[in-house]
Amino acid sequence: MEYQEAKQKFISTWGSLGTIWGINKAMAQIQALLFISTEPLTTEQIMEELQISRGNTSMNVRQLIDWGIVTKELKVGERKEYYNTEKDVQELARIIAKERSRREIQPVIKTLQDISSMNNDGSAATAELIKQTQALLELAETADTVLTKVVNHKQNWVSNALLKMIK
Amino acid sequence: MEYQEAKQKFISTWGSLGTIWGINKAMAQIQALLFISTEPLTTEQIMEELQISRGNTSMNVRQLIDWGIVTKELKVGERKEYYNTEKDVQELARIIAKERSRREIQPVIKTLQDISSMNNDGSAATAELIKQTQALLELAETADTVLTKVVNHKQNWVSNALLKMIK
DNA sequence: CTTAATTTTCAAAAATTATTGAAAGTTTAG
DNA sequence: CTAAACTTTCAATAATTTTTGAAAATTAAG
Repeated sequence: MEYQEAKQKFISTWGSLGTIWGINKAMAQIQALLFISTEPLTTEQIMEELQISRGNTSMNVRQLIDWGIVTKELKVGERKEYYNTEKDVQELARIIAKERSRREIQPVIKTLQDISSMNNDGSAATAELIKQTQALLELAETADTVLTKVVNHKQNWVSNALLKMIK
Repeated sequence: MEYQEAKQKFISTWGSLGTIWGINKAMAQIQALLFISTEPLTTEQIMEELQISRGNTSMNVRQLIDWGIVTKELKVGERKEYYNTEKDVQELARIIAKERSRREIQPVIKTLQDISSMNNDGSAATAELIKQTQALLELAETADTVLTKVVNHKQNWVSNALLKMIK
């Protein structure tokens, strides 16, 4: 496989992977492009490479900046902005995990807590609802811990050793 | 909060959570409904409770069955099918993790492996692409292990030890 | 200040995804 | 077998999400 094909494949793979971490295709593709670029890119370059509009580029770059994944860089003597992404995959995973937790899991946990403290009218249906809500709440809390903490501790040798054991 | 409100909240929370585990809203809501129901439900009951069409119900129940999350039950002397879902949240998590790995992560890992074995033409751009692809591949493999193995082994002391360490 | 370069916004259009409902298909009872 | 009870299919429609592109806003240079 030659460079151009590999590059396209990388970008489109990452793009479809975007759904896994809950961001849209263009956003994921922009990030992918920056991730394998040897230097920061301008809006024009991103538009050209991905064949997307200016507005689309602007909005998605903005969101990536909001996520903390992309940063602006300025070159002396130039007006336009250059965009760069976090290149360390561990750090990237950490940011994504933290953001997903904050944006999606935390609100769910909050709602499940509200539900589990509902008025218990003594009916079987209510008992089941409370029971299942609490079970799910516990799972959500564990999942959240795994997501936000495990990713944070990649360099820990104990975690690594334990992971290798079960791999 | 009274039963009806709590139930609605549970179903809609789970419905929006559906995007996290990559299934559509109706599918997630049907599963949620079954999950808190004290007994298996028929197509009619699901349609009525969720206010969705027969076709929609049929298609999404089918998908849930394909995922291995919902099972058919037959009552003696009755023609219609009753649907039941896995009630154990741990088991549910296990099934979902396994399916997502199979459907989404495995194909990505395969593609990343293909890319990382691309022809190295010695350019800086190619070097960067290979380097980043390999880093991502390693992360994807670790994430997949955590997802499929750790979730599988809740009673496993290694997983428990890992969790306690970081919690 | 004025002007040109650049980015942002947002209504409209396009693309994608989900839902409906009626017809076709299947299954079981009699 | 036939008929009734039920489930599945799928083309049409609706809802949602994404993308566009041109106008407005912003920024910096002269």
